Amino acid sequence: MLTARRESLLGLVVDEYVETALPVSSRALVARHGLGVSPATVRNELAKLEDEGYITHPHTSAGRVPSDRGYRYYVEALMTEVPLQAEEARTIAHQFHQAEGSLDDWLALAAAVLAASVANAVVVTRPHGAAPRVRNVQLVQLRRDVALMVVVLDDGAVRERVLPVSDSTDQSELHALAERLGEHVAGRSAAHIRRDVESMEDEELRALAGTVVDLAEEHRSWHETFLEGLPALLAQPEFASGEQMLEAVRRLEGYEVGRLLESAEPAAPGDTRVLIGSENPDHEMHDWSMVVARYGGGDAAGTVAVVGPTRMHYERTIPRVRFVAALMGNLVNETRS
Amino acid sequence: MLTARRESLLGLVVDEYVETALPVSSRALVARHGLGVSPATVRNELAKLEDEGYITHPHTSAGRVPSDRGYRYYVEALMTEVPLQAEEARTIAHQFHQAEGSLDDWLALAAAVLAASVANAVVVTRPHGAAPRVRNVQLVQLRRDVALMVVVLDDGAVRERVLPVSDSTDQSELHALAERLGEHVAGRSAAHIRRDVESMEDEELRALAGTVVDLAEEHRSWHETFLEGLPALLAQPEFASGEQMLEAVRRLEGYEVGRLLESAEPAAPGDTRVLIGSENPDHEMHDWSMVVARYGGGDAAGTVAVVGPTRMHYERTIPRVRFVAALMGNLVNETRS
DNA sequence: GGTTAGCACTCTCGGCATGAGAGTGCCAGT
DNA sequence: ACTGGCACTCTCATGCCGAGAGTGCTAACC
Repeated sequence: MLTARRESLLGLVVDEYVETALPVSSRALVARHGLGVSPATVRNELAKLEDEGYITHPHTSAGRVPSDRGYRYYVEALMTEVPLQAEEARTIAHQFHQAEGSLDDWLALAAAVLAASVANAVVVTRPHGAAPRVRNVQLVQLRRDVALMVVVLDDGAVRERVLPVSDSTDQSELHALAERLGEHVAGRSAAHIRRDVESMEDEELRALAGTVVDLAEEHRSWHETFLEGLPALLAQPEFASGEQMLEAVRRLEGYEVGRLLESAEPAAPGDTRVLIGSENPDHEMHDWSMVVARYGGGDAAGTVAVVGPTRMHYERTIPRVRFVAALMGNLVNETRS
Repeated sequence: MLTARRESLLGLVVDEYVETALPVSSRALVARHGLGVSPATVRNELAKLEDEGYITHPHTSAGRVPSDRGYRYYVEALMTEVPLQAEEARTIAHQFHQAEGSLDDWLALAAAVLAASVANAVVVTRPHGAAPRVRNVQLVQLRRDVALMVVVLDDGAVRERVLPVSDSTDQSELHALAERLGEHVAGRSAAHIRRDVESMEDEELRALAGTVVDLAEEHRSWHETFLEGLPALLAQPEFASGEQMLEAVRRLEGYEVGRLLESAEPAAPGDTRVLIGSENPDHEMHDWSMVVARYGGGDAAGTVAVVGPTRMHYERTIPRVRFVAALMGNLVNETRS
């Protein structure tokens, strides 16, 4: 257990270091905050904190830096969340409502807005249900022998695929075909349809139903992610050198980001989870932190996460992630689905 | 006019510099390629080439580096394009056909494949017609009071929008509504529909037609771009330092990339255009080069471009861009759009 | 016992000089 | 026209030095 003084000292170290990115010295601590004691005393206390693993030392004659454990303690017991200013909340909400594009555009926008607000990278996944059902199938003729299949799923996703069709088919026939197809697939999940596919007598219909299954399963298994705020992230001093920056870009541009999030998803929507440094399951991410939240309801939920160095404004980031997740949840529930 | 020897020397300087990214010296030139002359002679020739502006000098005692003009001469008169190996062409074509996702996935894949092949960033725009017509409109009920409008345009684009609908509407009514809407909009361009909108008597129909116009115009005016290969680009030595890398990321992550391409689009599909350094209209891009090609036909064309430092493997990049553009064109014409 | 002043010690960092190395430019000779 | 030779320039790595920033420890103090 930490004494009250050590606690408050730890808090100051974290605040200071998060702000400046410079190791914080005992002198700076007493100078900047009117502690009633001398630097020497503070040094003794910091030494104790270091013994207990809450802070570290880059080298002998440098100031102190919080360790993962220190941040964890800070997040759990010390910090007081900094709520959004009315102004800020209004701006964000405004930007949200203003965007009238497709779901994809809107998600990218949401990610960008949050990224700007917390000055770190943001990853958002598209909302998806656990086992979405097919709402509607449409076949649209594009050319003589080419049609487009458009499938709408009940979590709001629209998937498309171009298909060759026999030369003589025209739009009204396609329409009828889609109608018949719909009878077999509408209201059913991919798994459900798949069971029926084999038993279909009509070969053409069977092939089409197979495509529907493909589209639905692709959608379910591959959670498309939107990444924004890369420049803001890279402007952080921890990525000042070329190699570190390249390393960071490689990590985030790779297609592993989705997997990253999966391992960290908080169970319940509305819940926000914080992963600090070595708490991260992926040990490539040991100097990174993530603040992850789910948004949306049971039948169409997604993930939104801030990704950045462990030196992060947790007290600002956490409420902002929560706010944006709530906002996204509302919009998804109200007008999207 | 350049003498034959100077020409070949310029070619060697470009080759060497593109390969190593190091200023090339007279000695290295005679050592590596069996020129029948001494370094001193080469120096004299290089001095002449420098006088005429084809190469430069970082500082007195450094080797030579091609100038924009030198690259231009190289691209126009000196280089012999390096065609793809059968192996390489097969691999790329294979990856292309293998991808069966939606158009978007496929475009991102194409960009990634090309980026990997030329080790630079690649920007691809979605194919779009000059004034696409509406092929099909569908209204799908997602919830009690929420519907999804899905519009298919004849350049193969699918756009969607979520709409509130009156509480009591059910799917069959929506279907009928879409049917009626289709009669007004099918086969027409956004501009055409817009003219009719005002004169519509039914208010609900008018609102819906307005949304169709919005979607079509958004699609037309905003050319979505896909960027891939950022890590490959940033691994180039010109971006070794942190600031330069950050600068590069800012430039490419910003939404200006699309505008960038517009100013550089070659007129005819099949045509490939090369912009070297200061030839770039945007003077922020003066140490960048772009190899730009159009793909697809008249009614649905897009742009594919390689973006990188002026020190670029033009002789490899140009045929690869052309190859990929042709491949994309074929696929767009055959099965898509 | 907690606190503090003082001080030795350590480590980083910027500046500076130095020397090696890499190139060029030019001149004089072939 | 070509070349060897040479002076000159510029970069870069290295080592050194001194200033500065911190700590850790000890001895004294309240």
